[in-house]
Amino acid sequence: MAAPATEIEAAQPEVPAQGRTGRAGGVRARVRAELTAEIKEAARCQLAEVGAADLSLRAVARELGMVSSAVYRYFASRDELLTALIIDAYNALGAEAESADAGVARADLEGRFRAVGRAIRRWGLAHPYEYALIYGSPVPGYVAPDDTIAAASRTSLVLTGILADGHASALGAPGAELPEALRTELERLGTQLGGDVPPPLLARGLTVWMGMFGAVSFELFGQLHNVVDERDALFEFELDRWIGLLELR
Amino acid sequence: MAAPATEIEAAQPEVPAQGRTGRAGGVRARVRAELTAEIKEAARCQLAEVGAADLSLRAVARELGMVSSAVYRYFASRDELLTALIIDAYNALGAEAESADAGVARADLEGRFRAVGRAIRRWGLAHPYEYALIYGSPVPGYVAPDDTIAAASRTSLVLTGILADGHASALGAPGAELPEALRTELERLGTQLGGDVPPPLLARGLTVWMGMFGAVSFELFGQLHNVVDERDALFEFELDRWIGLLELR
DNA sequence: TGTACATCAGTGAACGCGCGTTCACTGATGTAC
DNA sequence: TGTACATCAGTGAACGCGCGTTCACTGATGTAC
Repeated sequence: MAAPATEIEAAQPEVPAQGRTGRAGGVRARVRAELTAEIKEAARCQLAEVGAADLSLRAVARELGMVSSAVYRYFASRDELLTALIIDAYNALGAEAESADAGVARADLEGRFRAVGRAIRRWGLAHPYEYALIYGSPVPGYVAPDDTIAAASRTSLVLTGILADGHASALGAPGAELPEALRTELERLGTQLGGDVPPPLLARGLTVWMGMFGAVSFELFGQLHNVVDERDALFEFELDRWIGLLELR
Repeated sequence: MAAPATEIEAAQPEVPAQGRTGRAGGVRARVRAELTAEIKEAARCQLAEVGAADLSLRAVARELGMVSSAVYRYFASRDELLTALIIDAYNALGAEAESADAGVARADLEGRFRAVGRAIRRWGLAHPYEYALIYGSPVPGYVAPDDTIAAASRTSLVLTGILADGHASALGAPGAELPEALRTELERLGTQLGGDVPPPLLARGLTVWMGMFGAVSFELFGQLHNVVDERDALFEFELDRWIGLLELR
């Protein structure tokens, strides 16, 4: 992260080179944005073939018919390309969750939860390597910068939104048997998330949350291989349990 | 896996070279077993430093003061070393779960479940990289041979054992709203696991199972970073929910 | 509208590195008689 | 108990490979006047 200013700018391709080339819609800026997207797309292909740990700048360049050093015009290092992919993945999943949630009537809490859960699983099945990138074991030697946090929380905000709406409509306020320290922490977390979710409900939300990602990870990472084939049905079954646990019914 | 017979034997160091050197307790055989263990131990260290994808035979050899080619006397390839580590990890976790279960009175189903859950989490926290090896995202390009299956199922057998005992003592037989295909499959799975666990209970068991590994994975893979610090308490809270879901109380 | 200059994108060669695996070899350790 | 032979463990050099990153460079594209 001790790169010169131009490189840092190159690493944030969403806002490309405006200060330097004048108008944001300049030809160069547009071409640059397109090529940046192409590089990320090629990198995603790579990801699906060899995994994040073996993602190679040279292979990406090769696939695009460029020379490997040219990629450095767009990303200052391999890690920055990885970071961009991670942020994209979080955002893609977050967008799926948000639109699934938005597609159901606000008052239908159970329907909203179900839709969001299905959307998350569907996205994971459709993009297993991007899912592994964000919810799998961490890439050794890579440390995610803070840029990823905002993108990462989008998906969780959708769930806490449902819980907050549930709490507002007097649904789902289960008994409160939380140890003091945890209760305090969840209170802080609740307000930090912006919604009005009491600690006991938030704790249940976390339990369900981890259960859901655990289920998707188990399926994607091959843990259900030779164990369960009826995975759609199993997930639906689990959705029912989680809804019960959250008392969304 | 098309290695000659001697190499295959070298890859199963638990039963080292008996047929060739005569008595199983021969000096050579014992030294060989010890060095095999040392190699695996060094590899586990490596694992903790760079992760499974970058596990390097040369680095392992270096750490042991051997020349890299010498390792090939013990493991026919990098993948075989990885496989040995995976099997060891499954067995270590399985042994923890088994002994935790064995430490509680048979009739105390809730206590047994709690002990097993805690043991699994504790082992994961103590051996994060070995945990990632078996429950994290798959190592790209590596395909686990069937040898791993037996070791992998040890841990799950502990849970299904608890469920079977629960079913036998008439505890925990929740309502049966399973789609036909899933029900059939779980029936087969239940008998295959040897225990007497009816499909609806087994489905709940799977839900809990994935929730538990999801919780441990979330914690180990950094997903709780900046979210929850009171992780012991959170896990205890979750244990209560799972026990409730399984109706072990 | 035209020209001089700055900025940029992409090239090609090179750097040093570590990797998995093979191979012919040298001693040491076991086995058979 | 001693000797001849087979088996084994470990050595050291070499193979071909792909990697991330740097650097001086050449044209092309924009900008300022």
